[in-house]
Amino acid sequence: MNFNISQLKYLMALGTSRSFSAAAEICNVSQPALSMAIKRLEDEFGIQMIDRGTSPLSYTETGEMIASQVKTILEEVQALELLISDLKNDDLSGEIKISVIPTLAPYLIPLFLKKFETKYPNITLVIEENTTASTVKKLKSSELDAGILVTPLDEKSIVTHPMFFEEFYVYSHSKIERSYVLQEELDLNNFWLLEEGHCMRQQMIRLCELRDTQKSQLKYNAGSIESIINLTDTIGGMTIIPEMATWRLPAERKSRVTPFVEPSPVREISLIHHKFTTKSGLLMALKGVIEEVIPGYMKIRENAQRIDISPPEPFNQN
Amino acid sequence: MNFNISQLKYLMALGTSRSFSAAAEICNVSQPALSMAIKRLEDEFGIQMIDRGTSPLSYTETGEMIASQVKTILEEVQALELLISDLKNDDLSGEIKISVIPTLAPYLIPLFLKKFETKYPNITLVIEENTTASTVKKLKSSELDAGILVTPLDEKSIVTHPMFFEEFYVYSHSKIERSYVLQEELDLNNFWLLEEGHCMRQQMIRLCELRDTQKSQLKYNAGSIESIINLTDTIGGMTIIPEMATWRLPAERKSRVTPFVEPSPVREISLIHHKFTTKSGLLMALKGVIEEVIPGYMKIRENAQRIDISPPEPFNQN
DNA sequence: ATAACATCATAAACAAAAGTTATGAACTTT
DNA sequence: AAAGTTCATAACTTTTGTTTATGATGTTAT
Repeated sequence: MNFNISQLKYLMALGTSRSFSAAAEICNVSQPALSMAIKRLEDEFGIQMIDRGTSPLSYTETGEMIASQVKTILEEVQALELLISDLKNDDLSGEIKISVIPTLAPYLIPLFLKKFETKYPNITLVIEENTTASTVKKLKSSELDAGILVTPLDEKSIVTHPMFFEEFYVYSHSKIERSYVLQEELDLNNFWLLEEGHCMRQQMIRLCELRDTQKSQLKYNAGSIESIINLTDTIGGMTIIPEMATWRLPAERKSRVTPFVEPSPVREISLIHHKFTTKSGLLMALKGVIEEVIPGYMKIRENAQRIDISPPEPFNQN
Repeated sequence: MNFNISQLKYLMALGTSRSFSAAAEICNVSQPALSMAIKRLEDEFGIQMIDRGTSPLSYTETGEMIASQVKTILEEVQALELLISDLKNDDLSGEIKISVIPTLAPYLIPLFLKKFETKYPNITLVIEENTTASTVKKLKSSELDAGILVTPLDEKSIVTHPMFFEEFYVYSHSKIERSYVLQEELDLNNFWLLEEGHCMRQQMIRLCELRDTQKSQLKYNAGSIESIINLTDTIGGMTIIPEMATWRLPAERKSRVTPFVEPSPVREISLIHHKFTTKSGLLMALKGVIEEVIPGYMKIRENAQRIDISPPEPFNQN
């Protein structure tokens, strides 16, 4: 396929002005230039998109479908241009409000905070904990500048920058004798889950290949990774914890952490922000620092099994 | 801004191969061609995106942010190419499963069904009623081919084709003497709402400038437009109904329908489908027929007040 | 250390593309 | 039927993009 962005812009202008000469004026080119560009586009696509028989002219039915997709392309192009003009404004000072999901915050934040403050003393960092749902909501309403959470998200107005992958491990009451655990081996009758609202709960369920409706099989619900570790210790059973939660465990507890067999399940952690943020420079600085403190092996996952999160029930509309 | 799609592709190839010569090979151009194209792009953007000092080379921090947005542009471009190859496959036969929201279905479907079956006898149309939430869900899981509902949606993998605007009217127990109603005049203590789950409920609340938390003020909840009309008739009070619901009312009931003052509140009705649908041709046919049966004045709303629906609480993740 | 190699940048020449002006055909308007 | 629009076509120019050839810089191997 061979076409360029100008041609797409011409096509849009044609849709709004409904006249070749008027569209040419809008685009600051001569009428024949636009005429020929559209013709080339139609030839290239092999589809007639403009109905020249009506007055004023109009898209054909197929043309309309194409125009619709072209529009979203140009919106993304515009977002790029905005991003660029924003990045060139390289004054690295100001305030950024970010949100981190609860199952990540206590382990990730101490890792980068000091380094960030040293490297960028003029950036004020305000951090809060939020679920994915309310992070997205607050990004859209500009209450927040960025979020650090599990992706992918499939939100049109949100931009995702993947940063690293975090492996899942099994944490059990009694030490597991083998050095790897199969997913089938999870003892679902003695299994600790996070409470509703945590995206990691979704991932846990996905991992167990359980349906949400069968949750009666699962024991209680905890509010944080620390809690499910404690519950497992005192009451028994097993649970799943993310890699970074294992790092600061004392040796005795660490001995009861077991990896999964390859390909190990991982979650993708990303920095996200609104497409029309005006703080790209600052966010880029933040992302840079986080990537500096994260060990390199967490950045590549070739044959890992990425656990996506699918919305259990989207929002409340009809 | 002046750049083209090839340049963007080169930038992506450079990111994956991390070498100018290898990237050139991938893109089937000579190494100098790619080198210069990237240089032009960097000049155009005024930003150095490639760090040529590392080995293998890498994006700069800013370059990475740009690459991320470039990637989504190219994904949209690819979606366009898919759409085109799909549209050229113009065999108008097969089955399409669509979903219509309950507050629209009983009025819209009878309008176009017969005409569609006559015009496209080889297309089997399967229609069901669903809320917005489950329509989107089913589109993503390919249980449905398309949906007809209120937009905008802000879903990345969903394509929206606006079809028409539908005005809202006030329906009241006793005849309103003036010919127009101000939004402030709505009697909120005697107001009928649809039950939770209907997107029109959101719009009604928006219209009343009420918060969801104040719903105790509002009387009961009904499951369909027919119900709220009946409730209003028998018990009293007032409610809001969409234009198409007024069309088939008997004269006596019609006399109790009053428009809002300009700019009148409207809802935008669109045909939506998954970005990677393989039935664009059939859906285009459907959209064409619907637009034929919808009166022209419903297709343009210059100075109307569009009532958007904002997700009360997105999905359940953290 | 230095020869051999690999990688990227630059330059000159060429090819393709996209634009401009000039003009004419088809269709509206009056 | 004359005047005015609107779009398409043609001839020509400008701009952009590509190739080949070559040189600079840095890396690897002996």
